[in-house]
Amino acid sequence: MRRNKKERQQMLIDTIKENPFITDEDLSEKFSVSVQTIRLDRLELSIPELRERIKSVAEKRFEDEVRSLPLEEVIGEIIDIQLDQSAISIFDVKQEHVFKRNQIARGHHLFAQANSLAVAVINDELALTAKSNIQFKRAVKENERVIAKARVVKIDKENGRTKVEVNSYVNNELVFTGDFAMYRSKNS
Amino acid sequence: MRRNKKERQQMLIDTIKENPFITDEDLSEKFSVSVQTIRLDRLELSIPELRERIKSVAEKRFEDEVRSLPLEEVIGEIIDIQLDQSAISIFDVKQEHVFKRNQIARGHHLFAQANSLAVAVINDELALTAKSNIQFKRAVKENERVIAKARVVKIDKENGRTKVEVNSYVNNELVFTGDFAMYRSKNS
DNA sequence: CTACTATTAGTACCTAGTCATAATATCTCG
DNA sequence: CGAGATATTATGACTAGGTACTAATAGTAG
Repeated sequence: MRRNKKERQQMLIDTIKENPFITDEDLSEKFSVSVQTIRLDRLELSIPELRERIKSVAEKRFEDEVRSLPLEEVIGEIIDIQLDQSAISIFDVKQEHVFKRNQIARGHHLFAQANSLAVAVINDELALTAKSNIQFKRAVKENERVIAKARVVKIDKENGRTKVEVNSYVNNELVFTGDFAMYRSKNS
Repeated sequence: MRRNKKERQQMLIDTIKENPFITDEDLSEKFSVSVQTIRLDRLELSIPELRERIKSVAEKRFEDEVRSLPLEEVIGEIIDIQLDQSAISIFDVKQEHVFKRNQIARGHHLFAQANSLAVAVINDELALTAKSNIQFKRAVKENERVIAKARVVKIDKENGRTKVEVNSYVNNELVFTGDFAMYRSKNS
């Protein structure tokens, strides 16, 4: 049952990683050593005490929830627009837009930029997205600036549909492309 | 500064809900009453002590089998998930999600819910959207609750693609449908 | 044997509480 | 106004799960 120090400490790390909710006393029983030894081990390994461990787990969860920020009204800044023709917007990818794990922008932000641009370019009180076909050409990273260009391809006055094509670029490289079938209820 | 009991207790509930990491002492200062009063209040309201609160937050996080990605990165609340099979999330459409003019939800929010659900259902460290084909079946209004159901249709291990189908409903009425081609980089 | 490491033991102290009891303060009703 | 109820505060004993420090003991290598 009893191993040498190194072995025990490695197991200690693993055990705590797997179950951070274990007390020193339980650990001491598990490894058949005294509580003091466990505490010395934790000290050497810089493993905080139970309560601090629990707290940090809780904090992580809490931060995560708090950070899920709502999407803004319009995503990206519109810098040029010709109603019913074309429009351009820029969107700077910041920390809150990316997956923490790999700093890649979440798809829905790129979609949101393109979609809001497609809505904006339509010269009407009320424009809604009916259908859309999109492709993410390459991953966009934190701190990159995405330039979306929308172009109205076809206006069908009969059924109130407008087709908009949006291409988004980072440094002239295509990162996103989408076709949007927009619906306009009132006449313009 | 000092309110009556009921008012204080209601504020206590809100304060703790917003920040479960607050101690009785801090609360007593905040409400200008003694620590004992706070403790009586907690007793009456059945609010557990700080450590227990922290612990339960931590446990919830730990129990979450949504290991594929932290909750933060999800729009809508995931209420059920079978990794690599199916998942369900709910999203309440609030004021900040709709066009002011007509109280209709902006498309990108529905897309975001569906897209993050598609990401979440994939049992992998890293899931990205490659392509997507979507349709908005009917407009969703403020205060409606959207239930998105994702289903993994096909996993192609060869090229790391996974096809996910998402249908979103309001009161059993289909409001959104989308096919997502997801890309997973690492092996599962 | 000595030096050194590893382990164990023991004490005082800490935080953020619980539980129980008692003393005030404040409000309300007749 | 005063009695009784309700609300608030104070006090003390006790708890878990520790930290920090000192000291003693066991085993082992040179």
